[in-house]
Amino acid sequence: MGKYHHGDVRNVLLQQAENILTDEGPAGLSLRRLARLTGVSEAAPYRHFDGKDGILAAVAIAAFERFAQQLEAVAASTENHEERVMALGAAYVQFAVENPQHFRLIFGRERPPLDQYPELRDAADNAFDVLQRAVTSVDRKAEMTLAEAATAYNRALAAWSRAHGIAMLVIDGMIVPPADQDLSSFVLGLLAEDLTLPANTASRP
Amino acid sequence: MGKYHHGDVRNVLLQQAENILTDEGPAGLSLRRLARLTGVSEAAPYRHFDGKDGILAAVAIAAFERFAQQLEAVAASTENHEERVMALGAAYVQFAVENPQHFRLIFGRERPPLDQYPELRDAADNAFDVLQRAVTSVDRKAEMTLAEAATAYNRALAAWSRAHGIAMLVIDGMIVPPADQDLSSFVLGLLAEDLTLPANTASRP
DNA sequence: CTTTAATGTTAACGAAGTTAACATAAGAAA
DNA sequence: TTTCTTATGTTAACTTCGTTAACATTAAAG
Repeated sequence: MGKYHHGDVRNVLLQQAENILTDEGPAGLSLRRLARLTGVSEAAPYRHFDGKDGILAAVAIAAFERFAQQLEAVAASTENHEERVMALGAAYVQFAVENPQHFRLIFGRERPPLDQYPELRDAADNAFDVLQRAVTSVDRKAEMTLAEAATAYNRALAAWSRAHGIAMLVIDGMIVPPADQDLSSFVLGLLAEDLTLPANTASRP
Repeated sequence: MGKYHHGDVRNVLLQQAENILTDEGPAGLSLRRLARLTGVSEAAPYRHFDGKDGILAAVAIAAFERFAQQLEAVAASTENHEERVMALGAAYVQFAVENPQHFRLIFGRERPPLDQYPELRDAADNAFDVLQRAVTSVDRKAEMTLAEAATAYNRALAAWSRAHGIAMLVIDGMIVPPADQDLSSFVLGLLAEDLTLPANTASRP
Protein backbone atom coordinates (compact mmCIF):
# COMPACT_ATOMS: atom_id res chain seq x y z
CA MET A 1 0.00 0.00 0.00
CA GLY A 2 1.28 3.45 -0.88
CA LYS A 3 0.81 4.67 2.66
CA TYR A 4 4.27 6.12 3.05
CA HIS A 5 4.34 9.71 2.02
CA HIS A 6 5.98 11.69 -0.72
CA GLY A 7 9.60 12.31 -1.36
CA ASP A 8 10.47 15.74 -0.09
CA VAL A 9 8.74 15.87 3.25
CA ARG A 10 11.31 18.20 4.76
CA ASN A 11 10.81 20.96 2.25
CA VAL A 12 7.05 20.59 2.22
CA LEU A 13 7.03 20.90 6.00
CA LEU A 14 9.22 23.96 5.84
CA GLN A 15 7.06 25.64 3.24
CA GLN A 16 3.92 24.87 5.18
CA ALA A 17 5.56 26.18 8.35
CA GLU A 18 6.35 29.40 6.48
CA ASN A 19 2.73 29.72 5.46
CA ILE A 20 1.40 29.15 8.94
CA LEU A 21 3.90 31.53 10.46
CA THR A 22 3.12 34.22 7.94
CA ASP A 23 -0.55 34.40 8.68
CA GLU A 24 -0.80 33.22 12.26
CA GLY A 25 2.54 33.76 13.89
CA PRO A 26 4.46 31.20 15.89
CA ALA A 27 1.50 30.86 18.25
CA GLY A 28 -0.50 29.00 15.63
CA LEU A 29 2.43 26.91 14.55
CA SER A 30 2.03 23.60 16.32
CA LEU A 31 3.99 20.59 15.19
CA ARG A 32 0.95 18.37 15.18
CA ARG A 33 -1.09 20.79 13.16
CA LEU A 34 1.79 21.30 10.79
CA ALA A 35 2.03 17.56 10.28
CA ARG A 36 -1.70 17.22 9.77
CA LEU A 37 -1.83 20.05 7.24
CA THR A 38 1.11 18.57 5.41
CA GLY A 39 -0.68 15.23 5.28
CA VAL A 40 1.90 13.32 7.21
CA SER A 41 1.90 11.54 10.55
CA GLU A 42 2.19 13.64 13.67
CA ALA A 43 5.63 12.34 14.54
CA ALA A 44 7.09 12.65 11.08
CA PRO A 45 8.51 16.17 11.55
CA TYR A 46 10.86 14.83 14.18
CA ARG A 47 12.65 12.82 11.50
CA HIS A 48 13.56 16.03 9.71
CA PHE A 49 13.85 18.67 12.40
CA ASP A 50 15.12 18.92 15.92
CA GLY A 51 11.64 19.36 17.34
CA LYS A 52 9.78 22.61 17.31
CA ASP A 53 12.85 24.74 17.89
CA GLY A 54 14.47 23.05 14.95
CA ILE A 55 11.69 24.11 12.63
CA LEU A 56 11.62 27.62 14.02
CA ALA A 57 15.37 27.82 13.57
CA ALA A 58 15.09 26.75 9.95
CA VAL A 59 12.41 29.33 9.25
CA ALA A 60 14.39 31.99 11.07
CA ILE A 61 17.50 31.21 9.04
CA ALA A 62 15.57 31.66 5.82
CA ALA A 63 14.15 34.91 7.13
CA PHE A 64 17.56 36.24 8.09
CA GLU A 65 18.85 35.41 4.65
CA ARG A 66 16.07 37.25 2.88
CA PHE A 67 16.52 40.15 5.25
CA ALA A 68 20.26 40.38 4.66
CA GLN A 69 19.77 40.05 0.93
CA GLN A 70 17.30 42.92 0.76
CA LEU A 71 19.50 45.14 2.90
CA GLU A 72 22.50 44.34 0.78
CA ALA A 73 20.63 45.17 -2.40
CA VAL A 74 19.74 48.59 -1.02
CA ALA A 75 23.24 49.22 0.27
CA ALA A 76 24.75 48.32 -3.08
CA SER A 77 22.46 50.60 -5.04
CA THR A 78 23.20 53.70 -3.01
CA GLU A 79 26.34 55.68 -3.70
CA ASN A 80 26.33 58.41 -1.15
CA HIS A 81 27.11 57.41 2.40
CA GLU A 82 24.45 59.44 4.13
CA GLU A 83 21.83 58.37 1.64
CA ARG A 84 22.85 54.80 2.16
CA VAL A 85 22.39 54.95 5.90
CA MET A 86 18.96 56.43 5.45
CA ALA A 87 17.93 54.02 2.72
CA LEU A 88 19.04 51.10 4.86
CA GLY A 89 16.90 52.30 7.72
CA ALA A 90 13.92 52.57 5.43
CA ALA A 91 14.56 49.12 3.99
CA TYR A 92 14.91 47.73 7.49
CA VAL A 93 11.53 49.04 8.50
CA GLN A 94 10.00 48.03 5.22
CA PHE A 95 11.07 44.44 5.71
CA ALA A 96 9.56 44.48 9.19
CA VAL A 97 6.27 45.89 7.92
CA GLU A 98 6.05 43.48 5.02
CA ASN A 99 7.08 40.46 7.09
CA PRO A 100 6.05 41.25 10.63
CA GLN A 101 5.90 37.65 11.76
CA HIS A 102 9.32 36.84 10.38
CA PHE A 103 10.75 40.01 11.83
CA ARG A 104 9.36 39.16 15.22
CA LEU A 105 10.62 35.63 14.91
CA ILE A 106 14.20 36.62 14.26
CA PHE A 107 14.25 39.20 17.04
CA GLY A 108 11.77 37.95 19.58
CA ARG A 109 11.90 35.45 22.35
CA GLU A 110 10.42 32.59 20.37
CA ARG A 111 13.61 32.50 18.34
CA PRO A 112 15.57 29.40 19.30
CA PRO A 113 18.77 30.10 21.23
CA LEU A 114 21.57 31.14 18.90
CA ASP A 115 24.14 29.02 20.70
CA GLN A 116 22.17 25.87 19.99
CA TYR A 117 21.86 26.51 16.27
CA PRO A 118 25.18 27.60 14.78
CA GLU A 119 23.67 28.14 11.34
CA LEU A 120 21.15 30.46 12.90
CA ARG A 121 23.91 32.38 14.61
CA ASP A 122 25.76 32.66 11.32
CA ALA A 123 22.68 33.93 9.54
CA ALA A 124 22.14 36.53 12.22
CA ASP A 125 25.77 37.64 12.26
CA ASN A 126 25.77 37.96 8.52
CA ALA A 127 22.69 40.20 8.48
CA PHE A 128 24.18 42.52 11.04
CA ASP A 129 27.52 42.58 9.31
CA VAL A 130 25.79 43.79 6.17
CA LEU A 131 24.26 46.60 8.18
CA GLN A 132 27.41 47.58 9.95
CA ARG A 133 29.55 47.46 6.83
CA ALA A 134 27.12 49.61 4.94
CA VAL A 135 26.88 52.18 7.68
CA THR A 136 30.58 52.42 8.40
CA SER A 137 31.98 51.80 4.95
CA VAL A 138 33.01 55.37 4.30
CA ASP A 139 34.97 55.49 7.48
CA ARG A 140 36.63 52.14 6.99
CA LYS A 141 38.17 53.19 3.74
CA ALA A 142 40.19 55.93 5.37
CA GLU A 143 42.85 55.58 7.97
CA MET A 144 41.12 55.88 11.29
CA THR A 145 42.21 56.66 14.76
CA LEU A 146 40.76 54.58 17.54
CA ALA A 147 38.42 57.38 18.47
CA GLU A 148 37.20 57.70 14.92
CA ALA A 149 36.58 53.98 14.73
CA ALA A 150 34.61 54.16 17.92
CA THR A 151 32.54 56.97 16.48
CA ALA A 152 31.87 54.98 13.35
CA TYR A 153 30.74 52.05 15.43
CA ASN A 154 28.48 54.27 17.46
CA ARG A 155 26.95 55.69 14.33
CA ALA A 156 26.19 52.19 13.15
CA LEU A 157 24.57 51.32 16.46
CA ALA A 158 22.56 54.52 16.45
CA ALA A 159 21.29 53.96 12.92
CA TRP A 160 20.46 50.37 13.64
CA SER A 161 18.64 50.97 16.87
CA ARG A 162 16.59 53.78 15.40
CA ALA A 163 15.42 51.67 12.53
CA HIS A 164 14.77 48.79 14.88
CA GLY A 165 12.72 50.89 17.23
CA ILE A 166 10.58 52.29 14.47
CA ALA A 167 10.10 48.84 13.00
CA MET A 168 9.05 47.35 16.33
CA LEU A 169 6.67 50.11 17.27
CA VAL A 170 5.07 50.14 13.85
CA ILE A 171 4.42 46.42 13.63
CA ASP A 172 3.16 46.43 17.20
CA GLY A 173 0.68 49.11 16.23
CA MET A 174 2.05 51.62 18.73
CA ILE A 175 3.03 53.92 15.90
CA VAL A 176 0.63 54.28 13.01
CA PRO A 177 2.38 55.66 9.93
CA PRO A 178 0.37 58.43 8.25
CA ALA A 179 -1.75 57.12 5.41
CA ASP A 180 -1.14 60.12 3.16
CA GLN A 181 2.58 59.57 3.01
CA ASP A 182 4.51 56.57 1.89
CA LEU A 183 6.21 54.54 4.57
CA SER A 184 9.66 55.29 3.32
CA SER A 185 9.47 59.06 3.63
CA PHE A 186 7.88 58.76 7.03
CA VAL A 187 10.74 56.59 8.22
CA LEU A 188 13.35 58.85 6.65
CA GLY A 189 11.87 61.78 8.49
CA LEU A 190 12.06 60.00 11.81
CA LEU A 191 15.58 58.81 11.21
CA ALA A 192 16.81 62.29 10.41
CA GLU A 193 15.07 64.04 13.27
CA ASP A 194 17.72 65.73 15.33
CA LEU A 195 16.92 65.57 19.01
CA THR A 196 19.64 67.91 20.10
CA LEU A 197 17.93 70.93 18.61
CA PRO A 198 15.02 72.29 20.59
CA ALA A 199 11.79 71.81 18.68
CA ASN A 200 10.55 75.34 19.20
CA THR A 201 13.48 76.85 17.39
CA ALA A 202 11.23 78.92 15.23
CA SER A 203 12.23 78.27 11.67
CA ARG A 204 13.77 75.16 10.33
CA PRO A 205 14.30 75.00 6.57
CA MET B 1 -10.95 20.82 58.12
CA GLY B 2 -8.75 23.76 57.18
CA LYS B 3 -8.27 22.52 53.66
CA TYR B 4 -9.48 25.66 51.98
CA HIS B 5 -6.69 28.02 51.38
CA HIS B 6 -5.74 31.38 52.77
CA GLY B 7 -7.50 34.67 52.43
CA ASP B 8 -5.77 36.67 49.76
CA VAL B 9 -5.28 34.15 47.00
CA ARG B 10 -5.54 36.72 44.25
CA ASN B 11 -2.64 38.79 45.45
CA VAL B 12 -0.52 35.79 46.28
CA LEU B 13 -1.09 34.46 42.78
CA LEU B 14 -0.19 37.80 41.28
CA GLN B 15 2.98 38.09 43.29
CA GLN B 16 3.99 34.55 42.43
CA ALA B 17 3.23 35.25 38.77
CA GLU B 18 5.51 38.28 38.99
CA ASN B 19 8.27 36.13 40.40
CA ILE B 20 7.96 33.47 37.75
CA LEU B 21 7.79 36.02 34.98
CA THR B 22 10.81 37.86 36.30
CA ASP B 23 13.13 34.91 36.19
CA GLU B 24 11.68 32.70 33.51
CA GLY B 25 9.59 34.87 31.25
CA PRO B 26 6.05 34.15 30.16
CA ALA B 27 7.18 30.82 28.71
CA GLY B 28 7.63 29.36 32.17
CA LEU B 29 4.44 30.87 33.46
CA SER B 30 1.84 28.12 33.28
CA LEU B 31 -1.38 28.44 35.19
CA ARG B 32 -1.08 24.99 36.64
CA ARG B 33 2.45 25.52 37.82
CA LEU B 34 1.51 28.87 39.23
CA ALA B 35 -1.31 27.27 41.19
CA ARG B 36 0.93 24.48 42.42
CA LEU B 37 3.66 26.89 43.54
CA THR B 38 1.10 29.01 45.29
CA GLY B 39 -0.19 25.93 47.09
CA VAL B 40 -3.66 26.08 45.69
CA SER B 41 -5.70 23.84 43.45
CA GLU B 42 -5.03 23.96 39.74
CA ALA B 43 -8.36 25.50 38.90
CA ALA B 44 -8.31 28.12 41.62
CA PRO B 45 -6.73 30.87 39.51
CA TYR B 46 -9.81 30.89 37.30
CA ARG B 47 -11.83 32.22 40.22
CA HIS B 48 -9.64 35.32 40.33
CA PHE B 49 -8.49 35.88 36.79
CA ASP B 50 -9.88 35.60 33.32
CA GLY B 51 -7.67 32.65 32.45
CA LYS B 52 -4.07 33.00 31.47
CA ASP B 53 -4.55 36.20 29.54
CA GLY B 54 -6.21 37.68 32.60
CA ILE B 55 -3.15 37.06 34.71
CA LEU B 56 -0.80 38.34 32.04
CA ALA B 57 -2.96 41.42 31.70
CA ALA B 58 -2.80 42.06 35.43
CA VAL B 59 0.97 41.70 35.46
CA ALA B 60 1.29 43.90 32.40
CA ILE B 61 -0.85 46.60 33.98
CA ALA B 62 1.39 46.66 37.03
CA ALA B 63 4.43 46.83 34.79
CA PHE B 64 3.01 49.71 32.77
CA GLU B 65 2.28 51.58 35.97
CA ARG B 66 5.79 51.18 37.31
CA PHE B 67 7.17 52.13 33.93
CA ALA B 68 5.06 55.28 33.69
CA GLN B 69 5.89 56.21 37.25
CA GLN B 70 9.63 55.99 36.69
CA LEU B 71 9.41 57.96 33.47
CA GLU B 72 7.32 60.61 35.14
CA ALA B 73 9.78 60.93 37.99
CA VAL B 74 12.61 61.54 35.56
CA ALA B 75 10.57 63.96 33.50
CA ALA B 76 9.61 65.94 36.57
CA SER B 77 13.15 66.22 37.84
CA THR B 78 14.58 67.64 34.64
CA GLU B 79 14.16 71.32 33.89
CA ASN B 80 15.66 71.77 30.49
CA HIS B 81 13.69 70.39 27.60
CA GLU B 82 16.57 68.86 25.70
CA GLU B 83 17.95 67.31 28.85
CA ARG B 84 14.54 65.94 29.64
CA VAL B 85 14.20 64.20 26.31
CA MET B 86 17.59 62.62 26.75
CA ALA B 87 17.02 61.65 30.36
CA LEU B 88 13.72 60.06 29.41
CA GLY B 89 15.41 57.97 26.77
CA ALA B 90 17.98 56.80 29.26
CA ALA B 91 15.30 55.98 31.82
CA TYR B 92 13.34 54.11 29.18
CA VAL B 93 16.28 51.90 28.37
CA GLN B 94 17.16 51.51 32.01
CA PHE B 95 13.73 50.19 32.81
CA ALA B 96 14.02 47.71 29.96
CA VAL B 97 17.42 46.52 31.12
CA GLU B 98 16.36 46.19 34.74
CA ASN B 99 13.05 44.52 33.89
CA PRO B 100 13.59 42.80 30.58
CA GLN B 101 10.78 40.30 31.02
CA HIS B 102 8.27 42.97 31.97
CA PHE B 103 9.41 45.16 29.14
CA ARG B 104 8.97 42.34 26.69
CA LEU B 105 5.60 41.50 28.14
CA ILE B 106 4.17 44.97 27.69
CA PHE B 107 5.48 45.29 24.14
CA GLY B 108 5.61 41.77 22.82
CA ARG B 109 3.09 39.45 21.32
CA GLU B 110 2.32 37.59 24.52
CA ARG B 111 0.66 40.69 25.82
CA PRO B 112 -3.10 40.14 25.88
CA PRO B 113 -5.04 42.15 23.30
CA LEU B 114 -5.58 45.73 24.46
CA ASP B 115 -9.16 45.80 23.25
CA GLN B 116 -10.10 42.94 25.54
CA TYR B 117 -8.65 44.51 28.65
CA PRO B 118 -9.65 48.17 28.96
CA GLU B 119 -7.56 48.68 32.08
CA LEU B 120 -4.56 47.41 30.19
CA ARG B 121 -5.27 49.82 27.37
CA ASP B 122 -5.55 52.66 29.87
CA ALA B 123 -2.27 51.72 31.50
CA ALA B 124 -0.55 51.63 28.14
CA ASP B 125 -2.07 54.92 26.99
CA ASN B 126 -1.05 56.57 30.21
CA ALA B 127 2.57 55.48 29.91
CA PHE B 128 2.81 56.80 26.37
CA ASP B 129 1.08 60.02 27.28
CA VAL B 130 3.72 60.61 29.91
CA LEU B 131 6.37 60.17 27.28
CA GLN B 132 4.73 62.35 24.72
CA ARG B 133 3.88 65.12 27.14
CA ALA B 134 7.43 65.20 28.43
CA VAL B 135 8.92 65.30 24.97
CA THR B 136 6.56 67.90 23.56
CA SER B 137 5.88 69.93 26.67
CA VAL B 138 7.96 72.90 25.59
CA ASP B 139 6.08 73.15 22.35
CA ARG B 140 2.66 72.72 23.88
CA LYS B 141 3.06 75.75 26.04
CA ALA B 142 3.43 78.05 23.08
CA GLU B 143 0.92 78.76 20.42
CA MET B 144 1.65 76.33 17.64
CA THR B 145 0.84 76.21 14.01
CA LEU B 146 -0.27 72.90 12.60
CA ALA B 147 3.13 72.36 11.06
CA GLU B 148 4.85 73.02 14.36
CA ALA B 149 2.56 70.60 16.13
CA ALA B 150 3.36 67.97 13.54
CA THR B 151 7.04 68.58 14.09
CA ALA B 152 6.64 68.23 17.82
CA TYR B 153 4.80 64.97 17.32
CA ASN B 154 7.52 63.73 15.04
CA ARG B 155 10.15 64.60 17.58
CA ALA B 156 8.27 62.61 20.18
CA LEU B 157 8.04 59.63 17.85
CA ALA B 158 11.69 59.89 16.97
CA ALA B 159 12.80 60.04 20.60
CA TRP B 160 10.52 57.20 21.55
CA SER B 161 11.51 54.90 18.74
CA ARG B 162 15.20 55.47 19.34
CA ALA B 163 14.95 54.61 22.98
CA HIS B 164 12.77 51.65 22.14
CA GLY B 165 15.19 50.32 19.57
CA ILE B 166 18.13 50.57 21.90
CA ALA B 167 16.17 48.93 24.69
CA MET B 168 15.08 46.04 22.50
CA LEU B 169 18.47 45.38 21.01
CA VAL B 170 20.19 45.57 24.37
CA ILE B 171 17.87 43.17 26.16
CA ASP B 172 18.01 40.83 23.19
CA GLY B 173 21.77 40.81 23.48
CA MET B 174 22.28 42.17 19.99
CA ILE B 175 23.92 45.27 21.41
CA VAL B 176 26.28 44.84 24.33
CA PRO B 177 26.78 48.10 26.20
CA PRO B 178 30.46 48.76 26.98
CA ALA B 179 31.41 47.59 30.44
CA ASP B 180 33.69 50.54 31.16
CA GLN B 181 30.91 53.07 30.81
CA ASP B 182 27.65 53.34 32.64
CA LEU B 183 24.54 52.45 30.71
CA SER B 184 23.13 55.93 30.90
CA SER B 185 25.99 57.69 29.15
CA PHE B 186 26.13 55.00 26.51
CA VAL B 187 22.45 55.50 25.78
CA LEU B 188 22.76 59.27 25.80
CA GLY B 189 25.53 59.02 23.26
CA LEU B 190 23.44 56.89 20.96
CA LEU B 191 20.39 59.12 21.30
CA ALA B 192 22.35 62.22 20.41
CA GLU B 193 24.19 60.74 17.47
CA ASP B 194 23.29 62.82 14.46
CA LEU B 195 22.97 60.69 11.37
CA THR B 196 22.71 63.55 8.95
CA LEU B 197 26.31 64.60 9.43
CA PRO B 198 28.85 62.39 7.69
CA ALA B 199 30.91 60.52 10.24
CA ASN B 200 34.22 61.31 8.61
CA THR B 201 33.81 65.03 9.09
CA ALA B 202 37.20 65.38 10.63
CA SER B 203 36.75 67.12 13.94
CA ARG B 204 33.76 66.99 16.14
CA PRO B 205 34.07 68.53 19.60
C1' DC C 1 -31.21 30.74 60.58
C1' DT C 2 -31.55 30.39 55.85
C1' DT C 3 -30.31 31.67 51.37
C1' DT C 4 -27.01 33.02 48.17
C1' DA C 5 -22.84 34.50 46.18
C1' DA C 6 -17.92 33.92 46.40
C1' DT C 7 -14.33 30.87 46.56
C1' DG C 8 -12.37 26.51 46.69
C1' DT C 9 -11.89 21.51 45.11
C1' DT C 10 -11.65 17.34 41.99
C1' DA C 11 -12.25 15.35 37.54
C1' DA C 12 -12.45 15.48 32.96
C1' DC C 13 -11.66 17.09 27.86
C1' DG C 14 -8.90 18.23 24.01
C1' DA C 15 -4.56 19.84 22.28
C1' DA C 16 0.22 20.17 22.49
C1' DG C 17 5.51 18.49 22.50
C1' DT C 18 8.04 14.55 22.75
C1' DT C 19 9.65 9.82 22.75
C1' DA C 20 9.53 4.73 22.21
C1' DA C 21 8.47 0.78 19.58
C1' DC C 22 7.59 -0.89 15.42
C1' DA C 23 7.21 -1.00 9.95
C1' DT C 24 8.77 -0.14 5.48
C1' DA C 25 11.58 1.77 1.93
C1' DA C 26 16.06 2.47 -0.27
C1' DG C 27 20.80 1.69 -0.80
C1' DA C 28 25.28 -0.45 0.30
C1' DA C 29 27.70 -4.72 0.95
C1' DA C 30 28.01 -9.46 0.30
C1' DT D 1 20.38 -11.11 -6.27
C1' DT D 2 20.27 -11.35 -1.44
C1' DT D 3 21.25 -9.40 2.96
C1' DC D 4 22.31 -5.85 6.24
C1' DT D 5 21.89 -1.17 7.54
C1' DT D 6 20.14 3.22 7.64
C1' DA D 7 16.68 6.65 6.61
C1' DT D 8 12.10 7.63 6.89
C1' DG D 9 7.39 6.62 8.18
C1' DT D 10 3.72 5.17 11.40
C1' DT D 11 1.11 4.33 15.72
C1' DA D 12 0.69 4.64 20.54
C1' DA D 13 1.88 6.26 24.63
C1' DC D 14 3.38 9.83 28.38
C1' DT D 15 3.42 14.34 30.32
C1' DT D 16 1.97 19.08 30.59
C1' DC D 17 -1.04 22.54 29.47
C1' DG D 18 -5.54 25.66 29.26
C1' DT D 19 -10.11 25.34 30.24
C1' DT D 20 -14.60 23.96 31.89
C1' DA D 21 -18.12 21.32 34.47
C1' DA D 22 -19.81 19.51 38.68
C1' DC D 23 -19.58 19.60 43.27
C1' DA D 24 -18.15 21.44 48.27
C1' DT D 25 -17.42 24.88 51.57
C1' DT D 26 -17.20 29.33 53.38
C1' DA D 27 -18.83 33.88 54.31
C1' DA D 28 -22.05 37.40 53.87
C1' DA D 29 -26.97 39.16 53.28
C1' DG D 30 -31.61 38.65 54.13
